[in-house]
Amino acid sequence: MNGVTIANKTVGRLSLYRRLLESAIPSEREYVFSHELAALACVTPAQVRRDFMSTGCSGSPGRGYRTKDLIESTSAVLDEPAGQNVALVGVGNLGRAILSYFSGRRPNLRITASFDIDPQKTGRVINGCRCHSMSELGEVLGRERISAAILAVPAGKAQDTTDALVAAGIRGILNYAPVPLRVPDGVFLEERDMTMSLETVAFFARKTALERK
Amino acid sequence: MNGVTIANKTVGRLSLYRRLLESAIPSEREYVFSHELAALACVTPAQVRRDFMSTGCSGSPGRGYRTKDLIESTSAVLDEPAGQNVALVGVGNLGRAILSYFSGRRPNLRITASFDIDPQKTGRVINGCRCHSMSELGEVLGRERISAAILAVPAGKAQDTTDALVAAGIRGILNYAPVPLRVPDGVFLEERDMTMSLETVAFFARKTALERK
DNA sequence: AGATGTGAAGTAATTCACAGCC
DNA sequence: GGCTGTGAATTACTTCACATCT
Repeated sequence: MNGVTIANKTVGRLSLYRRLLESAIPSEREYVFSHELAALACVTPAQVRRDFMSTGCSGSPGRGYRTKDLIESTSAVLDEPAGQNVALVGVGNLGRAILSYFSGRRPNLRITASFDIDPQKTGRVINGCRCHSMSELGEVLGRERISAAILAVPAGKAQDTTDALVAAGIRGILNYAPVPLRVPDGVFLEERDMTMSLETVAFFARKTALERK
Repeated sequence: MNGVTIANKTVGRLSLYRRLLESAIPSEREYVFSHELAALACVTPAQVRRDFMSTGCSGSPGRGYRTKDLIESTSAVLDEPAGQNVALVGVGNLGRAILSYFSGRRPNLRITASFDIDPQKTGRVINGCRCHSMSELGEVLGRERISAAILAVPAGKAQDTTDALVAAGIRGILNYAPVPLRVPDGVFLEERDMTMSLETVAFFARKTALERK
């Protein structure tokens, strides 16, 4: 690694700060305080300052951070200058919702290819994204220089699909399938099992309700 | 609080272990080892043992854990004996995908009510779930004893909707809207912003690719 | 006065490592 | 010998608190 390593969670928050700077801060505002961003992002001001420390961006006491600097240095961290393409695997209900969710958000980070095993879907354009058959995986990922993928296939297909993705050179997977994935070292994995999330929320919803008897 | 408090992440994994025990372990297997569950869940054996410690379930050295005990003590932690109802707010593309994702999974934890502002949707049954107007929130949540909700509304509506949910007695929220939510103490919140997740994966997919130059 | 930048402290989550049991 | 249960160590993440700057 060459630069400073950035913590996992910091990267997600930087993405959030940037969106907030672009949408919730008037563009004529030249400076922002850490406590303003903190309020918008629902975190502490110290958290905001630490996060921006790791981007190398610094503010000035009494005046705050220059809005433009924040956006630029955050983008320098988050964005691949040439743009970065992402693949979606599994064009079912959830997959299509994900496609429509991301369509037309960041031009720099776009889902440019999708894959499915259903011959009814392959070859067609679904939600603005061409759907390929799984056999084209290697070819398309290579051609479009895709190194990150979103997985939204049924549980039973998840591990095989993952193995194929890794073999095709994928280095980061966002997993919405309801099974944990086994990936080799060097492949980044973010698990987003909705069942785990919902059961956790349901559990604490009951618990916190009990605590304040 | 009365019993042992259980860590946030442990709750999610218990949900996973239970599913694995029910689906990936043959029901005739009387005992399971922590390393077997660990392999299935892609965690360490020590993690599995610690997690079950907090359920009060213990195994025997050399033999492992009794499968039935694990399922029972995990369910005792996760399940409300009378069953627990959950609400979905926002029946757009993502909301409908979530409905179909959960329909017919756990009878004990079900989405029994949905809400939307679109009059085209309210009053109808969508994906097996009745859609109500937002004005019915308090009444329906009270009647169905709902204390947990999934939020899948657009960013601009998220905070107002949250405030209404909290006012109606909700104690746990699973948030898929792409903005952080402000909730009072005593309300459990799980943020699942897809943009943050995707940008994090995209970032590390690039980084780990670079590291092994 | 009211910010920032950051060492130090604190908290949460995970893994180590090993005594004790089967 | 191989596994469990768990104190201790480690790692990851967050917050405190305060010297410093404008």
